[in-house]
Amino acid sequence: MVDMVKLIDIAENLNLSLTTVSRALNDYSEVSPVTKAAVKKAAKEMGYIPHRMAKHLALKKSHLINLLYDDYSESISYQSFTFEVIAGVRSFFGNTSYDLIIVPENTKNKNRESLKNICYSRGVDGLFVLGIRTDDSYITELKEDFLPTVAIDYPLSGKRISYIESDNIKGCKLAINYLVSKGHKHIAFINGHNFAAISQVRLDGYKIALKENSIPYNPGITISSDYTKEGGYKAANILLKKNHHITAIFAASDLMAVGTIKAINEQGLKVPDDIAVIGFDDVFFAEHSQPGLTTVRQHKFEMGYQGAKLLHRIIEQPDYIPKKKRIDVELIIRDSA
Amino acid sequence: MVDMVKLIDIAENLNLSLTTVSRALNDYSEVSPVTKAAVKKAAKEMGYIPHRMAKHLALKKSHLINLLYDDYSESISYQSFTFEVIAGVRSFFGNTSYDLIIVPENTKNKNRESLKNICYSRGVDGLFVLGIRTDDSYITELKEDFLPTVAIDYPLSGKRISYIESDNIKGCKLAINYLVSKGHKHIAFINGHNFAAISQVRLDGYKIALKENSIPYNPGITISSDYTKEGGYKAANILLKKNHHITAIFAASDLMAVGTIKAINEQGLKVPDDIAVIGFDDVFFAEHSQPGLTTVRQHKFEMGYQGAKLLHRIIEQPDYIPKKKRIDVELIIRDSA
DNA sequence: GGATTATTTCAAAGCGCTTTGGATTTTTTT
DNA sequence: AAAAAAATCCAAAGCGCTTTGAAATAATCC
Repeated sequence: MVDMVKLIDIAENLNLSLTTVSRALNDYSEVSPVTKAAVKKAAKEMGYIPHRMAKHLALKKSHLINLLYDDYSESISYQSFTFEVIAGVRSFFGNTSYDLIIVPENTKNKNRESLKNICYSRGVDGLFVLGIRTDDSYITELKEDFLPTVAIDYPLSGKRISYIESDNIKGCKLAINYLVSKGHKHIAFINGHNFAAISQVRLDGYKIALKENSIPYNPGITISSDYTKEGGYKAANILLKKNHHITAIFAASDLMAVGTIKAINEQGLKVPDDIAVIGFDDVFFAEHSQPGLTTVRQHKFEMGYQGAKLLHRIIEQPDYIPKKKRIDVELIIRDSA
Repeated sequence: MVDMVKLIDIAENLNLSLTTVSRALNDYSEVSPVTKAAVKKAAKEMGYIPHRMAKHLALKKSHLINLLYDDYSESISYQSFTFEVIAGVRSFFGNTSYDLIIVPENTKNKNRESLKNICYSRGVDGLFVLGIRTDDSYITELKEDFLPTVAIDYPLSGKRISYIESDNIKGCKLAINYLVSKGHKHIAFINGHNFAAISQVRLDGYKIALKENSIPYNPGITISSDYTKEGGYKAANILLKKNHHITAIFAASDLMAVGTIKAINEQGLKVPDDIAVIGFDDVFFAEHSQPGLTTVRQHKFEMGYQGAKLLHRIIEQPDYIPKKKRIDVELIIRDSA
């Protein structure tokens, strides 16, 4: 790294003290407007670039957000979701002085460092958690409320921790109501695995929606699987074999919906004519799948943006009592239902 | 942040000097094995967590890699690519002591901070550049070779800068050769916009491949557009109107290929029977599009991994002369050609 | 056994910044 | 014009770590 100009340099240059220079640049009232201007001018001319780390050491504030997410390759489906949420996070923090830091640990690494260690040693000011599983060992630490934290899709509440979720219940209602309006009565549900906090919520949503439509809940046509295409494929095959007069399938993710459609087609049946399918997420390819996937859209960017906003507030206002934030969803009607 | 135990605490606790404690923990030979053990034991018991920032201030080394990428929402296609490359980067650095830092600046922000400022003020040790456009104002700075840098898909060479690229030429050859082997002679090319460095390379690859098959290059059936689905759609429509006896279209991205297929279908033509289509990238949905997209697969994760490895080497071995690295591609044969 | 060398420890300075507590100068008050 | 208040400025300490240069102790040599 090149030899950079520092505060002391511009102090000597101007025959001022280090203190004054620092204060001038930080717009303290104790320094007169004239010297303030002089300092700023000199700083610019000399190409002064403040050294964040030094600043943070002194202030005990890093302006760093630990962005915790996993990119385990199995569930590629999640990529698009994750990426868009992160885009939202970036977008919000782009207007602040915070940076994001990614500590490349792997969830699957059994003897990874503790979350607290990771955060403390880096002095991060906040933690943004994305797509954490209910069986992740970090969960215990998260619940300790040890650092301002916002999670996506994982319920977390405390003095300085909170979370963002889509309005999953509404999403389920939208899907089921739509199917019912099309005359469907036997609506199966393919849920994701039990290690995602949202799985339970979506199951609840499914039940509630059925109830509101006076359709009895039939556990026999609800099935849990992976959030992947293969998961949907397998689950759909099981459902189709059982053959409970199913005329529609609601899948808890678009990927599963795609797998479901594949299974249906292989049975010589047609979507949506024989069996209607609705997904969840509205990931990018939902539009491009054949037939176009009718699905519940989550506003991923918005989730990230609002999550970041919430986290920022928790950090900057120590007395702020955080509440969870729910992001609206909408039904995107295409051709699969 | 909680009051953390620091070196001086464990020094006092053990009646040792700060120096010795520091050296013990860093395994210096100057400290005897017994005290070393004692110090380490005490450190563990007292819950000592080293303060990275302080360390970095002292060492003038941050162990931070600036991860520079853009998530401009227009080109969602790029998301999958970007995400997977980043996964590769993460994976490599997961085995080192480096973290990744994202400075949430936006390319489109006209008066954003200079790249040098951003990097210097954060004291990052290296820069990983992803998907930068040829008209980006940062390009000038990058070429100055001011920091260890590795870019993806943008040619950069110097004492401490280099880049990673897919073997685009080979990719084009694979695609064209395959089409020729299927009897195609009139193969159109839909290229991406001119602000991506790879666009030129892929055009070259297309020409070379044609030549090798003794097919004259016809500029009339080569067309540039956006890397998006709409870009492909528009370009394909133009091509189809001209009607140059085209029997195959090679698109420089999967997204464009999808748009191309849409345009073809709208003309009442069938893929691959009337017109064959080959894409580039093998993004996630290529498999799910209808018909399944035959495409040139880029090993995105590997690009990230190798890029990270290269960058790491440039950083740690100051005398190392970096060379670009080319990552192999392969043709994924599905149903569209 | 005294001189030499190796081993182990430490006090202090430094990384680049902020902040405390005073000192100095200028302005206001009576 | 002297006293009080306000405005500017500064030296020094501190953030938590590493490293230099020297001192104290232990081990080796002839």
